[in-house]
Amino acid sequence: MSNSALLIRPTPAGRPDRTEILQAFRATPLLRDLGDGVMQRLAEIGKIVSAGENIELCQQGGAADQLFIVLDGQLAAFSTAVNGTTAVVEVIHAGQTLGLATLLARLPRLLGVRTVTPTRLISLDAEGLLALVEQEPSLVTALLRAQADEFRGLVRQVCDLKLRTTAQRLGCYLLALSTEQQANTTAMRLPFDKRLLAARLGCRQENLSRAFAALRGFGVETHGARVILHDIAKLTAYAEPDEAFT
Amino acid sequence: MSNSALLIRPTPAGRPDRTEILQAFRATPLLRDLGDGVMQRLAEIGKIVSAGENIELCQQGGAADQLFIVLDGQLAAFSTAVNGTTAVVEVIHAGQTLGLATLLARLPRLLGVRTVTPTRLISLDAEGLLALVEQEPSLVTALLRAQADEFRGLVRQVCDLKLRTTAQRLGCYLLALSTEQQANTTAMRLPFDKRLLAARLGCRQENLSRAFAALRGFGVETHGARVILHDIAKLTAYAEPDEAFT
DNA sequence: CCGGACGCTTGATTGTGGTCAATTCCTTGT
DNA sequence: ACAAGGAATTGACCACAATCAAGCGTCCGG
Repeated sequence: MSNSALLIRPTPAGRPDRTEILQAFRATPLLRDLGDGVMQRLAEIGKIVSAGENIELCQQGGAADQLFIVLDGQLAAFSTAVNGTTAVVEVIHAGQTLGLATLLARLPRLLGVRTVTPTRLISLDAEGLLALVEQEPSLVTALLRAQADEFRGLVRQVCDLKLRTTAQRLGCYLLALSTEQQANTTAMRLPFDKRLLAARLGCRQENLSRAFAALRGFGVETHGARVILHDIAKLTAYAEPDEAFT
Repeated sequence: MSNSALLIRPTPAGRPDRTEILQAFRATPLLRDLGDGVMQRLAEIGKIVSAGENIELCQQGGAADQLFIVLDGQLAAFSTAVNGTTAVVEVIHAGQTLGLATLLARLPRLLGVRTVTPTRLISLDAEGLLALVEQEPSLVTALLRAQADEFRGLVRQVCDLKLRTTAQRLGCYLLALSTEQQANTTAMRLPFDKRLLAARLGCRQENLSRAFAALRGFGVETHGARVILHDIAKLTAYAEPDEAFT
């Protein structure tokens, strides 16, 4: 199950990655627009962390003592029920944050987080961040925005689960993917494993397979992770995505 | 379908409810701890609004030009798919906010909102609020907390939908209800309609009925809206709520 | 007191997704 | 190139929930 299990290792030299952090901040949409002063102070409470694949970064029920910002790689946020089955709530990509709500609520984590691919992230100390928040309105605006976006993502997901079948959810997912990659490309590549995709969509691997089969009738062609949408209109009519799915 | 369709009516006199608003702020957990200065300025951008039952306050796809804080009554936040079926994402009670994420993201609303019972709310002007946020760190902290709590509620719901059956979801709901009313009372009253409860739990009325029937075997007794939990331990073992479901 | 409306329950049937098992396909290492 | 292991697909079967259709109970107005 777990392969190359490199433990979490902060970048070797404790000090000299300050400039690397600042550079990473500038490349992160969430923080891009902050002033130099805030950035500087943020960098002081941050460190860069890397992890191999399939490493558990956060534990369900644990305390949130840090905020992560993903630089590259992918992570899965999941919940494990007492009977052992697990559900993936979100797949987290570069540029997104991780643990913001838990940190702000100062409550135990609802979700565990595991790396899917090798990953680099910025880890910001919770105490330091909360202190900064008190003083820097611009930082707060950024966090509120990030929170709001994540929130809306979850609202969509709840609607999806309550209103659509698995095949429709998959259709919506593919449509969203096609618009977010290059403007309305019809050929694209699944960003991760089908097993993980199934978990994210809320079904089993086998049913995802059947869903793909069902979508073939609506112009969806698949070769492994390569997917081509031949008839966006027909797929849209079937999957019934929200009108404005931006 | 729609009965006593009183339109939204702001309280008659435009000015004199300033003190009523301040009083309401003090009674709202979210705002209770704010300083007098912020309160005063908040009151200036707020007005009190009442609506009868079954009135649509917000429209799906509409702009979020105000933040609501519920004083009393209940509302349902719902999404309607193009085929006409609707899902209730949240039932909103006194003390909760409404539209925060949408307002912060400055995007169209994902959810419509309709009153379930007659309702009184504070409406805060979006522009004014965003301006205040820039200046008042303490206000921002309050909003971040509110956002974080709502967020966690949705995370729970997603896990619920992906990991549990309808009967288990109902069991978790009843358990949560029993702890939040008076400390571990076993007798309680459903706060709303079974039809609405079904929508909130993500099933049809008929299946909610069957779920209640199934829970009878785990010590759940029902007479209309009155519910008694005779064996919390057994119910907990069946429904498998998250260990810390606070 | 009766009739009707509405909320809730129950039954029968169908469809969607889960489970288990077998097979094919693809990747990877020797 | 070949074998081995894992991922993806397919089929058979079962469980849960949606749907359609009565049936029951209560509350209200006549």
